[in-house]
Amino acid sequence: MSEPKPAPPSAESVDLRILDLAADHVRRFGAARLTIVAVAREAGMSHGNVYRYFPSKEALFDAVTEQWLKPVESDCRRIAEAPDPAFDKLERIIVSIHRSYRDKLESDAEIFDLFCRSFEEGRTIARKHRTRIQSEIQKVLEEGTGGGMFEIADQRRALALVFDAAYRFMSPVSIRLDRNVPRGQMDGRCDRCVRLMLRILASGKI
Amino acid sequence: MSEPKPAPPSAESVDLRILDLAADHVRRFGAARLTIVAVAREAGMSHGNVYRYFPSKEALFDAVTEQWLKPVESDCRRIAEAPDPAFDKLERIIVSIHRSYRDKLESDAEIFDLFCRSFEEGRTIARKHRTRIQSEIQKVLEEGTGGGMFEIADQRRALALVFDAAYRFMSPVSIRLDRNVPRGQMDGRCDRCVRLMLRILASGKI
DNA sequence: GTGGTAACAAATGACATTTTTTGTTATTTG
DNA sequence: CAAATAACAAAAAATGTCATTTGTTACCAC
Repeated sequence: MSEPKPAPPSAESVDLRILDLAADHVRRFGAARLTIVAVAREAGMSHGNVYRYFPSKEALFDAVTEQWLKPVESDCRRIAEAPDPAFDKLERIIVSIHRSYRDKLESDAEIFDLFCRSFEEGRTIARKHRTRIQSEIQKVLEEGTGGGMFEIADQRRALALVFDAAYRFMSPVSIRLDRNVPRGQMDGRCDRCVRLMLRILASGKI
Repeated sequence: MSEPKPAPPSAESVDLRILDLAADHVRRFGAARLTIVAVAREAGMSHGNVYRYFPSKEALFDAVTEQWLKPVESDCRRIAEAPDPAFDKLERIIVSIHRSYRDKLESDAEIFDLFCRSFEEGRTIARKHRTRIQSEIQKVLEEGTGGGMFEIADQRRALALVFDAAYRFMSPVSIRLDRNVPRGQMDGRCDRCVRLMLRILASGKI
């Protein structure tokens, strides 16, 4: 009874603390078994207060997903904005996404599931993520076209081609379906598939 | 009370009749709401008798799925065995699969769902279907390599590339995810993506 | 006014009970 | 003996009840 308030005066802001606890809960027990009441209890507050930070359970799930998605997106952006040839950047972006997804699938299956669900249901958070990645790829594509590195007549079609040809390696649902294929094999196939697609982009006739 | 036995002396054999009734049930109410008892009732027999033809409900579902899968596979085989250039045959096979899947998704979503589930769960029936398609594609690939139409050093890798690059258009789960994208658009993207992949196969460096 | 609690109706989940379904086997029918 | 039924145990699903959770709001303290 020496500590009626076990919650330390954490340096993080309250919403981040809730987010962390929720993520941990999902990691350990899965999304299905998470309740706002339990998270509030762990955070040492009334459950009603949690709603001051997250308007609903779904919003909390979205925030947990988003928190993981952010580094994936910033990796993309960093690669896209680096002063490297567009050709290399495009390859790096796609491979980076594939690696990030697969990492999460293996290290945090439950949270990856959350992301997949969001994706399958066409939730806003998943759509926005997709849009942000798309816009980074588009930038690199345009940059490469301007620099004469890519021979692209129709930007829209080229963008679609990138997503179509690399779909197996960029779609969370696909990656989850391949969870039993050894990782090394999928990585190799991703590399080869992307490299060939890039060759198409480089050598025109899109 | 004039017809205590409404079941006509159908020309089909009993197992086909059961299969048809089951498929119809799935079509109308979805797989979740199908019961062996209900199918037996519709077939005008005791439910125990259905087990003489199908050892379990799953087996019945598999049979329903398989019945639809057969024409897809025989289309593939017919294309593969035709006396046409390997290049064209490969294109036709992939496009044909994509069209068949998408047709089924639109005309018979519930049965397509059955197939997707089988696929996601890695059931034998789905794996065999995949293997059969794979072997047809492999044949065409080998034929094209022998005839000098494709420049392929590593058959295994080439086969993987075909499946990877066309994944979005050959995986039932992916196709279902794209159900809201207009069909015409997906068809066009499939055609272009496949055509570009074929160009890679033709112009070597795999 | 930021960070919190208390109280509350509506929605959800958990649980015991009953009914249906599944799958097997012994028995009947023709 | 081939084809079907009837009877049955085990598993699964539906039902109804009751506790918990959700989402809101009004209110308190600093």
